[in-house]
Amino acid sequence: MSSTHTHSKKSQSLTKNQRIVLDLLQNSGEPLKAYFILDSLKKEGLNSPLQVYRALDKLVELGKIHKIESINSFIICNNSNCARNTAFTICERCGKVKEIKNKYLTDGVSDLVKDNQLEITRYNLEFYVLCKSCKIN
Amino acid sequence: MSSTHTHSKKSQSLTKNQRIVLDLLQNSGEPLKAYFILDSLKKEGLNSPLQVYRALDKLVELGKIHKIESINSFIICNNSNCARNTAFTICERCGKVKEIKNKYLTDGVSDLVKDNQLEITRYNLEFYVLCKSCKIN
DNA sequence: CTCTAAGTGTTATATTATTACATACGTAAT
DNA sequence: ATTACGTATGTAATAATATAACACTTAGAG
Repeated sequence: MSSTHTHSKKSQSLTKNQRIVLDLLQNSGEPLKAYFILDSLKKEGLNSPLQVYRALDKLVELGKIHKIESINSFIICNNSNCARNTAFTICERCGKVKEIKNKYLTDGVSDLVKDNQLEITRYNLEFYVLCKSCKIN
Repeated sequence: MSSTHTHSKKSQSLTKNQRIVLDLLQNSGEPLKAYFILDSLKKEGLNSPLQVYRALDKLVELGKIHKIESINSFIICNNSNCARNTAFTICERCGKVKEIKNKYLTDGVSDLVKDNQLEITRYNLEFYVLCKSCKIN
């Protein structure tokens, strides 16, 4: 790259495929599916599912995005201190997903886990809700 | 059917396909995948994925089994008072899954949710761990 | 410069899940 | 008993999601 910056190569070391996938998720803010990402980035040069899945895997590993298992989708991580843990609300009616940033809740879960002597490496919490607009209609 | 039993038609009203799928999950105790279930029940007359998925959907709806999203698998519900909520540990190394029955933990999560004024209909908690035998080896 | 780990591009294929449609079953009301 | 209706069934086809295998390239450490 063009940087002669002295530190933190790691943070800049995304490859082109990783970069464009991350950018798309960043700009979208919503959960996106792998094949939607593929279609969206055809023009940027992505041709095969594997290219997408490889980028997604890496971004998950780096903690920059999360996979939402129950909808096979990926979403940008907005939570700087999530430590690989994930917590989402998912609307049962419209499917809308939001990352939970409520520190009391996530810390509470971490405490509960400790209290109950479960040694976990990370957790994924999926809370099913009726979102505001679905509740109204 | 042949039963002239006087009560609780509902609890006996599983169809043949639903019954054999439930029995298999019951006897196994482990999470099973849909196509594994299909293969296992070929001899009982199941021929197509749809037959399995339809039975699974119904059993999930009835709360008799749970789907573990992150491994696309289904497991018998051992927790009489789970109220559609699910909580599992998943070993990151070997994939082994156990349903969490720790009432303090699950009640704690329910309380946390209330405290934080989230109105949820149900939750799915996936705790990634290193299971005992994986920790040793 | 050279070695190595990581990433790439591509084709093929595996795995998971649903659509569509015609038929049968169960049960409650007529 | 007959009809009507909701639910389940059987089957074929296909969609959606994800990975295997392999040859090649690139970036960075020593």
